[in-house]
Amino acid sequence: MYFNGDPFTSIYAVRSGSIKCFCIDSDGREQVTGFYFPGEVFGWDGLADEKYQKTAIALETTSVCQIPYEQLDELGNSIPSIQKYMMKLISREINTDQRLIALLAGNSAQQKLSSLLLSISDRRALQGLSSTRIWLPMSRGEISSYLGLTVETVSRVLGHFQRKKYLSVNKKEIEILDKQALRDLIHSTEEVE
Amino acid sequence: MYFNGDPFTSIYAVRSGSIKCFCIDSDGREQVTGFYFPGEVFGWDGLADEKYQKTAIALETTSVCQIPYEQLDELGNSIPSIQKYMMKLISREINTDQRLIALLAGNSAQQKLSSLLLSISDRRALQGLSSTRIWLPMSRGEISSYLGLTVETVSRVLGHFQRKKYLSVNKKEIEILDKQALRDLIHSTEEVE
DNA sequence: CGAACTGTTGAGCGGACTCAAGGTAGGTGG
DNA sequence: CCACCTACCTTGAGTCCGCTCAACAGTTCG
Repeated sequence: MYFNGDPFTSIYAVRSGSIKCFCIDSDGREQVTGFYFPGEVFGWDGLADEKYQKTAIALETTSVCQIPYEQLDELGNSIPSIQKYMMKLISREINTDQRLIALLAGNSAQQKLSSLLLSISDRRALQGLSSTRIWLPMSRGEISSYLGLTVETVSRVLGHFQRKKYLSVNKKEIEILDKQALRDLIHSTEEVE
Repeated sequence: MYFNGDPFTSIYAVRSGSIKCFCIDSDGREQVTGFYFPGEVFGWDGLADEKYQKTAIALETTSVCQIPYEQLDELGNSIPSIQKYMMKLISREINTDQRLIALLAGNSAQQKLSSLLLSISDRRALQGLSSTRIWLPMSRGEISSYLGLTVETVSRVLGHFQRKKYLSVNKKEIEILDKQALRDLIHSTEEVE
């Protein structure tokens, strides 16, 4: 889609499929900063310095709607509500990021994974898809990078959830069996046995 | 300054002093999401849903410039470059947040603290203040929340840095003695003895 | 002075990481 | 079709970093 350093030209709305955004640390590790699903918009990272700060690639067969910023900008000049709407979109990205910050700081592996699964579940539901049967387009490695864990830990926690009958895991196909248990995990510092 | 849930009316530019933004988790813990120093702008979190998602308070005697969004918006309608500039400001906030995400995910306590100190150092330097003698307006607890650590760990790492002669620490007054050592710490996975 | 708060320091524990081995699936070429 | 390779995932054993619990020191303020 675009790469770190490319000149900023457009923002993108995911039409179908999914996108991951990531950057490469000084030590060469890939750091995933976000996953984007249909209806979600990405690419704002390029606005501040007129070049993209991250790399965005498709995780599966994906179609996006490219929205040239130039046009959007002109349109915004004539229709103020467009400008306003854009700003809200960006602000929403900030809120999403800061929720992730809160998640990364001071939550256990189980809580992190639980949050991610529920988030994906909710977002899939917004598209009218099942909120219990979900398909993870990203690899375990990408999940671990996003959540600040290792692949092994992600794998182990998924196994643990399965043993607890919270989930049924088949490769990238997940069925949420006990959504409340996952929610409880997030909202309590107590270990639920 | 403003509280979580307050209707969104304005953004703020720090004139002098410093600001912290935080939210309260479901379990009652305070999660710091950002520190803002002179020249920096905060308050965008309220834009998306027309009420602030976080609470912002001053860490010391602080003066801010309140910029009513209504006025800014009208101004933007007549002067497109204002709109553009605003969008850049928000985009910059996104980049800042995502750098924090990268920091929180997969960095050691030493790397996190090192990054924060260097960041504050750089930002203080932008105001023409010394980049080596810095004053931390926030408490250890606020630092630990921001970095996803505990107070004890923050204290210990500061002690460690002092023993290594990277820093001289006197309560909230920090002198950076070996900036390169701190930078090296961030950029290497290797333990530097 | 004593209370409350913040910060420092120590001992011990445990969760996530590291290292290592093995399993599974998809792709390629013989 | 099978052998082989590669990439991804899972599982196990052991280690270590950061957390927890706890005691104590320094400050502020009544």
